[in-house]
Amino acid sequence: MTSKASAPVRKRRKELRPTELVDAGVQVFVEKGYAATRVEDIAKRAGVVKGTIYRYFDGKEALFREAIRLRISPILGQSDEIITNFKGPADQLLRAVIENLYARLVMNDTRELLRVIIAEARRFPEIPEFYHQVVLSKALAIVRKIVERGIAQGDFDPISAAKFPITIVAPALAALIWQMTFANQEPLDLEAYKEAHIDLILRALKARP
Amino acid sequence: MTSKASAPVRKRRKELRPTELVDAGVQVFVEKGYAATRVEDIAKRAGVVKGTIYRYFDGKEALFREAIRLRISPILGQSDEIITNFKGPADQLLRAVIENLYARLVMNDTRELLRVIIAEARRFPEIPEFYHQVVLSKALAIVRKIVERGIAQGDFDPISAAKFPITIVAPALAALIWQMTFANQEPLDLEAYKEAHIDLILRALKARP
Amino acid sequence: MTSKASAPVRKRRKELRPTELVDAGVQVFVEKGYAATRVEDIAKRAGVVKGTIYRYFDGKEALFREAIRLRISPILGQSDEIITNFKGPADQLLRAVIENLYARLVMNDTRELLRVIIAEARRFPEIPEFYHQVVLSKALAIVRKIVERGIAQGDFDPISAAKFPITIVAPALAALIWQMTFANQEPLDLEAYKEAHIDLILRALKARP
Amino acid sequence: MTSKASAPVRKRRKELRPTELVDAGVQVFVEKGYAATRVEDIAKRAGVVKGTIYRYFDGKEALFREAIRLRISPILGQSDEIITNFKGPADQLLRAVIENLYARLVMNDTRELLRVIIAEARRFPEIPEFYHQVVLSKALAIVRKIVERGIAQGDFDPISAAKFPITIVAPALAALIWQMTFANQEPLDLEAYKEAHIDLILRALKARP
DNA sequence: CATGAATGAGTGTTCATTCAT
DNA sequence: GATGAATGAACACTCATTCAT
Repeated sequence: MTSKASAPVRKRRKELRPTELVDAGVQVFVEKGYAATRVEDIAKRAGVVKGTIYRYFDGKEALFREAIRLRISPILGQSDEIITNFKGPADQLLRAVIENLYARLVMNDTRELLRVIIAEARRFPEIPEFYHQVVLSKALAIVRKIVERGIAQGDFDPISAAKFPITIVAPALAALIWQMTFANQEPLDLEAYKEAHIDLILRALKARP
Repeated sequence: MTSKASAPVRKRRKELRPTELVDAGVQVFVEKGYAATRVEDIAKRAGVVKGTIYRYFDGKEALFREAIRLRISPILGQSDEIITNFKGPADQLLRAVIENLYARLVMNDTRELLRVIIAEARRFPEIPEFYHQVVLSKALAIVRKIVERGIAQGDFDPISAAKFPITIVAPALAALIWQMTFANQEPLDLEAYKEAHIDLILRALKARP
Repeated sequence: MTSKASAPVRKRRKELRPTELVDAGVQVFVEKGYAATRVEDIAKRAGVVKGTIYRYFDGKEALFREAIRLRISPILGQSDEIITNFKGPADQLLRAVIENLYARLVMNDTRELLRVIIAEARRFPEIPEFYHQVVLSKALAIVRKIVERGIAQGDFDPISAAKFPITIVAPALAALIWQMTFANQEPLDLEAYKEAHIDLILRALKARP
Repeated sequence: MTSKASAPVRKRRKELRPTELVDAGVQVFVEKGYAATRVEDIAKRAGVVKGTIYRYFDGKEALFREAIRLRISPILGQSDEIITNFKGPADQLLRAVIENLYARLVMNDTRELLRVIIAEARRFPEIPEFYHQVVLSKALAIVRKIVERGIAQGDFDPISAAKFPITIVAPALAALIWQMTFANQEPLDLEAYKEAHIDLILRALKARP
């Protein structure tokens, strides 16, 4: 009955379907935004037919929610342990963490994910909440811990920014926003930018005699 | 028969009309995003009927473009002259400029404008372009000028971040994004944050013996 | 207050308005058909404003009806008397009448009027009725009278087409339709066509020994 | 709950669907004209909902074009061969062809098709072009061939109308227009009319001693 | 299970008509 | 009397969702 002979099209396992749908979903949602994405676009990109999506998801909204969450979850690895176990000067650790941030958030293709999170924050307030909980609060907690430890160790001065870890990583966030919104007008040299960022932060933090 | 109390229904000045529509437009677009906004919503908020909008704008897209542009244009005042004429230590000037930034961008209600610019950057690429041209490039040029002057005067050290003014203002941008996206989870004390930002930047920049 | 100084725009007499509106109306209706014509098009062509039309006509339909009728009325002149008074061979008279037909209907710019009469016959059945009454029945009556007189005088044979004057003038009607519908594909040489028409008819009618 | 009696609502063959829509389309378009036809009218007549039409056609215009073309195509059969193979006096053949014309164009219900072709010639100029190419030019070529052959055989005199086959068939076209536009005022006895037409033409053509 | 034809509510846009100035 | 801003009903078209096969 099935016409396409040995093409891998038909042999997908049913358990795999949702992953493909989620992947296709994130891609299109990130490209066009929630409202401008048609369910059929996602279906086409996943190589299935519109109706199929409704076998696995309750609808467009449900697919959106699940797709975004699934993409957010693995962003941060198990950075925590690395940090906890690290013994050494705080500036080296902070540098490593910031570089990790650029690698995972800014120079990565999940960068565009933030666009959709920002764009749809009003309609889907649970998504920024989830992103905060799973990515941001953890990343910021790590930064805070490092800075505090650095201060305790005497590596860093106890500056007020220590209470606002966002200020420490802000240049990375700014680069992220910039690249996805204004890169056409004035693209950043991300490598040099990153170094400038780290240098700026360490100069501000490092303890002075 | 006439239900609406004292509304001067038909006699509103035609010169005022476009402004009213643009105002209503920005409000709703910023609230819901481009696609989720119905022309009728805008009309309702402006107190007219749907059809009226089409007397003044070629359609939803045109209204969006014009509304956003009109809101972007006046964001920056004539900050330039202030800076040029300022005689004094660079750190005081930089502090003033950053505080200005918070007042104009972060603590202001045009803050939410950036959401829609980010969200619709793909569909309306001219809008980030315009925002860059009218707001960002100017603001960053000012920052760059101050930093360079500070270095020339010996107030600041010639750090690499001088080539990336974005890093200098990044905490403000980060605060902006944060407030409009994650304020529900973890709101910022903007005043303290601003001080931490300025302190951080000045510590990094200030010349050391 | 009136800005345009001596332009003849403002000095139109009110009695003249309707004529201008009717003229503009027929032009646009004939060009685009009833439904595709916007009242504003007519107003623009007449050099007035949309609302003005409603001072003189009850609406688009009323304007259409009156405009078409006013254009139909003068199509036929006082051909009747000419015919009644004509003394001479029937073939000369018939030739004269057919030539008149071409001059008044086919080669004239009121030719396009028939398009709109045909097109809107269902929606405005009184218009073909009026056209029939004012133009066609009279024209056909004249043809019939001439043919009958020719038969009575022995100039023509009593052929069956004498009972269907339409057949006598049909080539003119066919030319009219053709020119307004298929001229782009295969335009007619109307002068030669007319001669062929007259020759055909007279050969069929002329009495044979 | 289900109100419609035995309607096999969802299971209609997809191959049949376009034909049904086209049929419904021609009916309504011919009845009301292009602009006055609502897509919903067509849908209703076809027994589907509005949206369904857009699965098969790009829109109202596309449906119109395709519907009209599909109705025009089969109007002329394979009349050509009949004529080519006919051996006999030209007048008999011409009579047969003219009778065929009445049967196919004038007395048929596709007669009303011409109304819409004439009415919308300006907006859809390709349609008269198509009608000319598929129906008229062929029909006229046949008539011309017969007349020329008749002249060559000595059956007909070489009259000038031989160069304008339209004049030969014009009474049929006139009858068509008449019936669809003025039948209410003065209906034609089409059978007698047809005989008068044929008689007229043959009298004009037949060779005289 | 997958399909894709069909549905129908919803939205952008047009335009005849009205009416305060 | 003329204007043109405003109205609101109507219509083309879209698309999330359903469901018979």
